[in-house]
Amino acid sequence: MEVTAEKTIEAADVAAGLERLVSLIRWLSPGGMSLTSAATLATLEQSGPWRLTSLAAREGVTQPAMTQLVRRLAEAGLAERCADAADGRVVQVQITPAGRDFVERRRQVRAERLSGLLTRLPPEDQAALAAALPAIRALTSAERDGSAPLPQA
Amino acid sequence: MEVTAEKTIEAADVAAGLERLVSLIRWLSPGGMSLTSAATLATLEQSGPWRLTSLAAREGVTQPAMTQLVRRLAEAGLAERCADAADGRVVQVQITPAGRDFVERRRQVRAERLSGLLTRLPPEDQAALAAALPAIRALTSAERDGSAPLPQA
DNA sequence: TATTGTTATACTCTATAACTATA
DNA sequence: TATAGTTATAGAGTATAACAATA
Repeated sequence: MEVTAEKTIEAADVAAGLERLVSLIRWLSPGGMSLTSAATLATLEQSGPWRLTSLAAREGVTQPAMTQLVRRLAEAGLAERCADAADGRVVQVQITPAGRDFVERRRQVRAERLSGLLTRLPPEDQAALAAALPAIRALTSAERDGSAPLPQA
Repeated sequence: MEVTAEKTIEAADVAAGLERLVSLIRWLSPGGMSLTSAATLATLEQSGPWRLTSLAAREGVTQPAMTQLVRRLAEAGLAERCADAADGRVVQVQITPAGRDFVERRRQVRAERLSGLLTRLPPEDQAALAAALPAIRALTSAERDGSAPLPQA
């Protein structure tokens, strides 16, 4: 009972925290690619090949938008499309070695910029962040089935 | 020495964790407003009035882009522009009561969707996230002076 | 007939460059 | 002359609707 109440409160607090992370992430991120494209590439790097439709649902964009996004990534040589042997309709998308390099370079730039902010935090905050990293990974890796984001609201 | 090494590693890990949060945030967020607009409104809600140029730097967009963004927020009644008594060139931007309501509603929707994911995490991950919230708030509230994001890279 | 993905079109949002106004 | 902000224009990126292909 109390557990449920605590979790509800926590969800609201986490939601409030997530909100302003967008500003921080944009500030940390090098230009030249949209946040959506970068996030998609990171998903491909960490979770292996994806079907185009699943990837669109995962990233919270429409199927046509993902078609275009993948086309841009492919033109840049960062990802590639592969046919599915079992189902002729399906398009598999996977990252290329150049894509991995790109993700890695981008991550380094972010890390450098972030480093300056982190060192100004009190040690206990730094420790709390480090301790929460596995949880953040688990949260971003969790399946997001069922309720897709509503188109309008 | 070792401390420095540990911090560098931590920054890279945090940077990798941040990357995929964009997917999660987009998936959690109701449509109808860009992530940038929502993040800007959240900044105004939590940090009070901002000068237009400072706000643009803060959110990682150009000054003309922020002019347009604020115009859209003002047209929607969510923010308002005020003159600065001390300097006739300056435009102050602040959130309206309707803007606060909007932020709150949006936060609730995110919290509901997030709740389903959180309850599927192991208790220790939930606890770690809750413990890291003050650190996340500190990180997103920290000043981001000096090195603005590069235009191209 | 249902599902997977693409194409067509219009709209939102952003950046660069050129400009106005105040200091 | 420098700074704060706006306007003009072009381009990137996205959604909706209509379509083609495979199951």
